Amino acid sequence: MHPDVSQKTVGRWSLYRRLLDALSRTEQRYILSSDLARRSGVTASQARRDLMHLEVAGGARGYEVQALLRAINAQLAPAEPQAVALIGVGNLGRALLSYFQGRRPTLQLVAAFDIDPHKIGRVIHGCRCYPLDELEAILEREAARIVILTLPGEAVATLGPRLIKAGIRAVLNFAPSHLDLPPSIHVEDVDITMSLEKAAFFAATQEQRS
Amino acid sequence: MHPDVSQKTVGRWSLYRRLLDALSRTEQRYILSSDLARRSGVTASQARRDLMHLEVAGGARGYEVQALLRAINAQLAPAEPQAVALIGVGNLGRALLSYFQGRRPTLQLVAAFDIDPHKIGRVIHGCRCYPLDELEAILEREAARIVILTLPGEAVATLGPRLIKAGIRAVLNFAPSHLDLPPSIHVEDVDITMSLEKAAFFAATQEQRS
DNA sequence: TTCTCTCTGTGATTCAATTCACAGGCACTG
DNA sequence: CAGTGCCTGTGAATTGAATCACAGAGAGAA
Ligand SMILES: NC(=O)c1ccc[n+]([C@@H]2O[C@H](COP(=O)([O-])OP(=O)(O)OC[C@H]3O[C@@H](n4cnc5c(N)ncnc54)[C@H](O)[C@@H]3O)[C@@H](O)[C@H]2O)c1
Ligand SMILES: NC(=O)c1ccc[n+]([C@@H]2O[C@H](COP(=O)([O-])OP(=O)(O)OC[C@H]3O[C@@H](n4cnc5c(N)ncnc54)[C@H](O)[C@@H]3O)[C@@H](O)[C@H]2O)c1
Repeated sequence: MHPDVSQKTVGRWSLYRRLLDALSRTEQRYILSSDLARRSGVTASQARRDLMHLEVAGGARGYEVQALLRAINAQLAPAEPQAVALIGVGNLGRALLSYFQGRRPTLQLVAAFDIDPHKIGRVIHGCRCYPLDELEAILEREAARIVILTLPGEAVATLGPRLIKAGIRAVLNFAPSHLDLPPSIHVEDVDITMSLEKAAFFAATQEQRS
Repeated sequence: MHPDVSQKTVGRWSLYRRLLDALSRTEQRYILSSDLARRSGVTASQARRDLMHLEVAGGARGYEVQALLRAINAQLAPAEPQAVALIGVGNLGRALLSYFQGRRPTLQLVAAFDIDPHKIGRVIHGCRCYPLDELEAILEREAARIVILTLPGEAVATLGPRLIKAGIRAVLNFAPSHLDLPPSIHVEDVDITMSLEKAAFFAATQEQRS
């Protein structure tokens, strides 16, 4: 695979895929980089750069939608489905469970974990909730290499070493705590509070910014 | 105010504030840039650069926690509270309402909007839900300049012009659709699906990356 | 077929953000 | 009250990403 693809490019592939997916259910057979770009909110040359890394040739009518979609899927979705686990079945965790359950066939939410006895043992949005103690055992059994963290920030700190031992490869972290993991594990932080505060900051300073 | 503060820096201020806030409730009076950095997952020189823009002098024992906290608050939290509205009271919207209700006194969730008759009129996590038709009227009444979008992607497209008319200054958008707004309105996109797909991509490529 | 027009693919360039590296200063030590 | 060591503040250098700009190619017109 291409070793020289930037993280940002991977993110935009996901974006393009969403559009192409919608397009592929319409009559439209071709799409111009400039269209794709405008509809994704990026510049045309950036879109072309991103598509460059996929080995799809565009022509004078643009890119063939199906071919692009296949190429991006080949990058983003590996041949066999990936198992995902979620830790912390609170308000946010449940929203995610409900949203992702069955939406992406290549990303399967196979297990949830919590410490709350009321939640343990229940099946929430089609996903069984286990006690946190069984984390390692069940991650191994389900071959889950990706975890979503939606538990309180304080609780996250102690989790690092356990995730390493369990052989986790990537983490999607919603908790506002820095996870100290080796660089071989990819950490994607989604800090909603920070995003809202950024929005508030720029709302307050009347000057326009990009 | 400083016109030359990068968006990324603003984001990290929010991060530092969270740590300082916790510290300010302990005995610790001073903090080193290197500590702050390690605990936020950034480098020490980056932290120093970010703090440079605040006008707080650090000494040989580091920075005074209270002084830093005050300086960051002065930047992030304007004198009077900012009103925030939320559109789309679904699973994610409710999680956000519950989380932010009363957490930041300077950010008040004053109104929610939906088109579902079952939700309209109810008070959800302390926030009244109005019909979407009344959007402009109520945003004006409450002087809300910030909106959170947690409605389906297709519905977002039609919303742009209404947000402009309503005098919105910043948007926190969870829907996977590009919002085309003038640059005077700050748009903060939080694309959870994209983040998960990025995580999955890097989990699948065994090579280690930062 | 030939001519023209527009779009892609990409080297070169610009722009932004991060890191380096060190001068200057404060705190602690003896 | 020097002397030492670590920490800050910040220009300079570096890295990385986005943009520019243009050569080359395919599509359609006549
Ligand atoms: N909900 C939001 O809108 C929102 C916004 C910003 C940030 N966050 C962050 O996302 C995380 C989750 O938020 P939430 O609103 O869902 O919280 P929540 O309180 O609703 O849920 C937290 C869940 O984690 C469980 N839990 C607590 N300690 C645990 C542990 N050690 N191991 C496993 N499970 C444990 C709790 O039992 C609960 O079910 C928090 O870190 C929060 O700061 C959430
Ligand atoms: N929940 C998640 O975990 C998650 C993950 C990724 C992306 N998202 C995105 O976040 C958004 C919300 O997700 P959700 O899970 O809360 O969805 P949801 O279906 O639970 O809620 C959507 C809400 O929006 C309301 N709505 C629909 N059309 C509307 C309109 N025109 N005006 C106002 N309200 C309208 C619906 O009545 C419903 O209450 C979606 O765009 C989704 O793609 C959510």
